[in-house]
Amino acid sequence: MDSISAQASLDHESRLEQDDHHAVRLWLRLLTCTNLIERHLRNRLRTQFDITLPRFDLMAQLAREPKGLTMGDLSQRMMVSGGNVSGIASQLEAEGLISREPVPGNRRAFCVTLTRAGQQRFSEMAEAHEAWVAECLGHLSGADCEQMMSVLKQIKTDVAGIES
Amino acid sequence: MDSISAQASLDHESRLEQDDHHAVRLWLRLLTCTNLIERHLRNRLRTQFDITLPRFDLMAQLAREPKGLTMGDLSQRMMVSGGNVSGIASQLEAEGLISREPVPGNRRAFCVTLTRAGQQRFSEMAEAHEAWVAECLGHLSGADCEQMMSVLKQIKTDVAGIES
DNA sequence: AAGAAACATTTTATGTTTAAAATATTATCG
DNA sequence: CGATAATATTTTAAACATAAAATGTTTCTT
Repeated sequence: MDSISAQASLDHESRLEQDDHHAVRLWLRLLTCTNLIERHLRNRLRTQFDITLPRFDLMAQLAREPKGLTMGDLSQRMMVSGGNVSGIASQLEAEGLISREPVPGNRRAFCVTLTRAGQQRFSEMAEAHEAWVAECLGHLSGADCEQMMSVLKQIKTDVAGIES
Repeated sequence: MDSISAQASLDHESRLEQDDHHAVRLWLRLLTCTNLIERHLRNRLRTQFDITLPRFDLMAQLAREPKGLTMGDLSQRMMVSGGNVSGIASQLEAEGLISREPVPGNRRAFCVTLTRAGQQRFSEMAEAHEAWVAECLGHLSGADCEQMMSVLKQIKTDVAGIES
């Protein structure tokens, strides 16, 4: 390798390394930001409604589907393991916020829905939750918001395409 | 309230609600994205180096500070509870990757450093980690990357200013 | 119809994370 | 000096998360 192509190669490598560093810096900031907001919301849900984020999350999924969801649906939408959903649902059921009823045509599955008390409780929480999120992210301009949405969507498909 | 100002008020409210919805949508996408990447990195660290993300994180903090950090420093920089750091550090110490030594002038504190084996191990992992992150985020244009960095910085200060 | 495969869920074992209590050390103030 | 507050860490209890095993149900195949 002569000195010119050696130089070119070096430049190429150093630019790649630079890019990698930038990617790591962006990742760390992304992580910090998300954790900050997540912790904030978690704390507020705990202090003001005595509920955890996963439980709130499960109820939010049900609120969007008045007809109810199976445990498997919930697992998939919440992107957590089935055993996890099982435990969280047990607690919510014990508190009377959701109900688990057998599906007529399929004795394997359960249909999970919000009880009336659950709907009531959730709508209060959802309103507060939305305001808290707006406190965190509402100061962005519309353009920034759209830009973020589109970049994040791109990232999402990039990562999904990696297929670990 | 007459009909005109009632109308104005309604519009105002509905625009606010719209903004709140946008904020929530952005938040959910942010969360999904971060979780996706985090899970990806977690899996790779586990399968290829048999280490967890928190342990890697602790070692990364130490790698930046060759003079060592106290448990409290680590807790603060990693933004997790002290008890958490305590547990993670115990495991890493048992594996011989870090060492905990008493600080001469302060019998309360411990100075935690990477052992030689820890430094060696970490440098291998860091290289791989950087490449994995670049896989996830490296496809963004320089402009997108900078834009994201600046918006996230803004969000960080917004959230920090809320003081739950 | 019988056996095998796929599906839906729960249970179990293990590990992570947090908040809060407990322990021990250092600093401060009257 | 001695009580109190602040600091640094560990321990404990509860919630959460996953993977893997167990259970029961449905579907497919021959």
